[in-house]
Amino acid sequence: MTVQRKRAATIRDVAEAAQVSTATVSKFVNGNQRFTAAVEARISQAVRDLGYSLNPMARGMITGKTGNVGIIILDIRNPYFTNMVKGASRVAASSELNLIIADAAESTSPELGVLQSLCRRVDGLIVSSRLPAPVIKALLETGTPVVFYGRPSPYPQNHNVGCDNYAAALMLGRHLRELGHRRISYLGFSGARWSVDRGRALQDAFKGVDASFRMFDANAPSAEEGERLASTILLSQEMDDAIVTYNDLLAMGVLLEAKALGIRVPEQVSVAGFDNIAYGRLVSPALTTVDMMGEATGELAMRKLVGLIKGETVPLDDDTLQSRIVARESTRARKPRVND
Amino acid sequence: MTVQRKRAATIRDVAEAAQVSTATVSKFVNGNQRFTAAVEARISQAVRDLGYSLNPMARGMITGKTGNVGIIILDIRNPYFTNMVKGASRVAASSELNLIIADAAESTSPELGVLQSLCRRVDGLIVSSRLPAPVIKALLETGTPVVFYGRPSPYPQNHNVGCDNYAAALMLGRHLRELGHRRISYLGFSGARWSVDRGRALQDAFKGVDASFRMFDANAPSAEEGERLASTILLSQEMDDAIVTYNDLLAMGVLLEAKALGIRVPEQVSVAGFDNIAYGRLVSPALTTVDMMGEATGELAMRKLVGLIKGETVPLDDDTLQSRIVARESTRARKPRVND
DNA sequence: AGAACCTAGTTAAACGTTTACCTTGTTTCG
DNA sequence: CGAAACAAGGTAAACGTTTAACTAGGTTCT
Repeated sequence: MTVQRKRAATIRDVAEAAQVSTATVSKFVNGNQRFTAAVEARISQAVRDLGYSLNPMARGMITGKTGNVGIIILDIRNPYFTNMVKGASRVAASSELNLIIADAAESTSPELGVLQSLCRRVDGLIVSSRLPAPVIKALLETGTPVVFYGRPSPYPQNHNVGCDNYAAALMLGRHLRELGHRRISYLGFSGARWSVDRGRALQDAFKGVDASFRMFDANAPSAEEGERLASTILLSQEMDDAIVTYNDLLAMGVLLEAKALGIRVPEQVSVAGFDNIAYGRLVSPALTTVDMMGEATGELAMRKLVGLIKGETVPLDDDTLQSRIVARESTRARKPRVND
Repeated sequence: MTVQRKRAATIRDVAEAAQVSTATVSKFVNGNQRFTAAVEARISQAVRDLGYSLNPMARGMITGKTGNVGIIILDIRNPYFTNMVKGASRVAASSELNLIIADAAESTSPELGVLQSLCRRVDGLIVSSRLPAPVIKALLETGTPVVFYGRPSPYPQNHNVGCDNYAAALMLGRHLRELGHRRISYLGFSGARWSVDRGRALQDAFKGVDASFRMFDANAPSAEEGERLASTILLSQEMDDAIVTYNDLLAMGVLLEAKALGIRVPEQVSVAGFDNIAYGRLVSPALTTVDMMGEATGELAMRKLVGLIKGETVPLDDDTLQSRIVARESTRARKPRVND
């Protein structure tokens, strides 16, 4: 037993009711021809009477377009991605494209088959650069328009949008340097390609001064994981001047655990993250971060994708957004210590 | 100039290469027949050689299925919905359905046209009950399987899943009552249908004791709006014992503004919300809330929808999830005051 | 006035599958 | 051993659009 959906009116039903050919109806609903008043009236009447709306699949067979775009994200619960999706969704809607969201977290690396099947259901794809190289290769070979997010990117010959991670981290590093910090821990997340860029830039920001670094690696970019690792970082040797994390979620976890341990932020240690998610402002101390322009990234990515789908020539080089440091309460100038 | 996508291999190409008919290939890829070893080998070889993957639109024309399901949410940035989507996404993926997300926030009430167009692109829909009644009516008339979320629901004859809002708020009300609170403010959000159920239950929880209530209404269920209204609530008369908000986001805004005003939570006033979003645990004081089971709701909703799509008989009455109070630091027993 | 061009509309093929209905050969069984 | 049942595979119609090519009548130009 299959579900019983009312048989919807087809273009033929409309054509018959309006006493014209299906071609005429087709042109009418696609709005690419002028009609005599009489014909126009008959068709639009028939459309209304029958509640006609065209079958996107039948159209798709001819035009080769699905009317859908896909976006592959790592975890829909991460507010950074949520912001991206928001931006992307807005421009997709304005282009009358539906947004298919594939949460890659389910299958850590989505099987090729699934991805290929997705490809056939969309006119274009926005993709995290985290996918394994062979998968990316197969994806590009399908000819599906793809925009990657995250810069710098390993796919320079393709479209990439986002803030420059190196530049962003450099900015944050300088901020901490100016505050007088010299002992820095970076809690990265090697599951994300951008993490190493951020770590490297952070170190580079301290070139010329005598600074020390420690690197840690999280298993997930989540607050829970930040909490779990915070005590290791906070208690493992003489205290850091500052802890920088791969993202705000990790930083918020660190903040929470620091509080549990009785370590005061920013008095004893500064903490900062990346992304500028909305919740960073609500915790205390309010989190210093770098705004990675999630929503604008999503918008730009989708705008480019729409361009590609329409076959416009989309330039490859206008796609780096400016990040912006958001200094709040969790970072502060280093106080001289007894052993200084 | 249109974008140039490689012409993908069709079932006919495969049939030719394998020297069988298209029907045979079709049966092969759909796995509903046995084959001789020779034929099977030839077909699977051809499929691999040509990189064949079937065209979902062509299939959809025949089967009437799109392979997509839609979910209409109010705002993808709200973590409650994000959790829902996560749950829904998981079961959709396991049923090999793609998830189309329509963020209704863009067009506050989505036009009927877009919705109808969406209907034709999906096999079923999960929908917020917030849509205007005529829209709902038109939606149901299309015959598209629909599952609503949020209970109690104005569509009892349809499928609805979620926690019982009345029961949940009753639970929270009793919690506050046991803590000795008697002067309560409720910051609702009339844009959401469930808000009134929560407000009513809250009052009912204090039946039999002498309690006073004030009601406020937010323009949006956001932290910013909570902040904006907090001072009005906090300073407008002698202080409340407790402030309950429509959701956690509003509560977190209230928390932030209270801090700015120098009002201490929970010492001077208790604050609680609904939803149990992940961030409530990270703010300080950690937020007391009621877990409305977003993820489980999403899972259940999608499970029901999948059942409906498959034509199974899905019972109407197994769809209320149990909510759960999460008492944290933002609520505390009322201290006697000087004028008591 | 005749040629050339529009304009409003029609015809029919094509898109890539699935599926009901055949066909043919093989097995089972009384 | 003959009939019935089954298994493996083929034939061709159908799904609901779009669109290239065409028609016929009207308008504009020279």
